[in-house]
Amino acid sequence: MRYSHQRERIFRAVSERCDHPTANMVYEQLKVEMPRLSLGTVYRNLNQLADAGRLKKIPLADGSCRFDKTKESHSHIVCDECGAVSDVHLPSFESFEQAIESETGYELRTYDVVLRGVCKDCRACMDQQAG
Amino acid sequence: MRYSHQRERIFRAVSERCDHPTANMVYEQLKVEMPRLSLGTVYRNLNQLADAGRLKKIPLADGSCRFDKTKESHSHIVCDECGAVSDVHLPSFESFEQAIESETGYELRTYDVVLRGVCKDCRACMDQQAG
DNA sequence: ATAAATAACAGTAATAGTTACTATGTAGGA
DNA sequence: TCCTACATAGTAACTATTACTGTTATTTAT
Ligand SMILES: [Mn+2]
Ligand SMILES: [Mn+2]
Ligand SMILES: [Zn+2]
Ligand SMILES: [Zn+2]
Repeated sequence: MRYSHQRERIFRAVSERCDHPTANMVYEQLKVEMPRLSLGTVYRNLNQLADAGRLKKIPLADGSCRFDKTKESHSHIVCDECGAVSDVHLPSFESFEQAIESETGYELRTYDVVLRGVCKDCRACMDQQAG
Repeated sequence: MRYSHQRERIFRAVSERCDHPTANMVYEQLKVEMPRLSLGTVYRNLNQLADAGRLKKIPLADGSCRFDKTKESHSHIVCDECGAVSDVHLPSFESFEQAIESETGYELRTYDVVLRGVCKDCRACMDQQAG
């Protein structure tokens, strides 16, 4: 994979933020400083970076994709109200793997565990409105 | 919700199969006997049935949705090769919930755990091809 | 039983997220 | 410096799904 200025900026953008941005969020951020950048380029490069193992792609159930600077296997929790995506540590999820493989006959490759709920901020908002 | 012939047939179609069909799979099955049925009607009714709690909606990471006759919370495993969706029992996943809520500050609503791997049949195929 | 109200329908257009295409530009090696 | 492959911007196409529009069917009221 040959060097490109755009790709490195896209990589840095994801690496420097903790909110698991979408392609469009990266595009909106970068186009301020790079007015000629196109959304297609962002998508293409994010996927290339994920294929190359420099980023992790997290496809969510709503059809959108998030990109993650953390490459190691870990789980996520999504706020149903504001859409925020946060990391969550699932203790000893790995211990299930053996049992699952023998129960299902599947050879397990990956697991993308996405929990859903309401974040602290949104709970506060909702309580205020209700109260 | 008022009775409709179409809705009951759509409900029965999902109830009678174990492969977690998509809206389109239900449509393909039913249109043979109901030539005037439309895909939009299938989508609308599957979502209504899910909202009413008569079916469970399982949005997958690839953007497609599966519908499940089993309404209780349970997890799924998807074959990366053939796309098959099977049930899988995750022992004591519930025991994590408390820990997750205090770690993240989220109020947990649901978890749609989708594992991915290769099913027994597809493994056999792949082994054969490899020789 | 008939008629009025309205929920559901079929058909089609629109949408969102993403990928593919095409012509132009640029990185990096000979 | 010049070549070639890869990257780009801009745009069209795509897939799964939802929304719109005029028609039909189910329910309720007479
Ligand atoms: Mn993460
Ligand atoms: Mn199931
Ligand atoms: Zn929130
Ligand atoms: Zn398979």
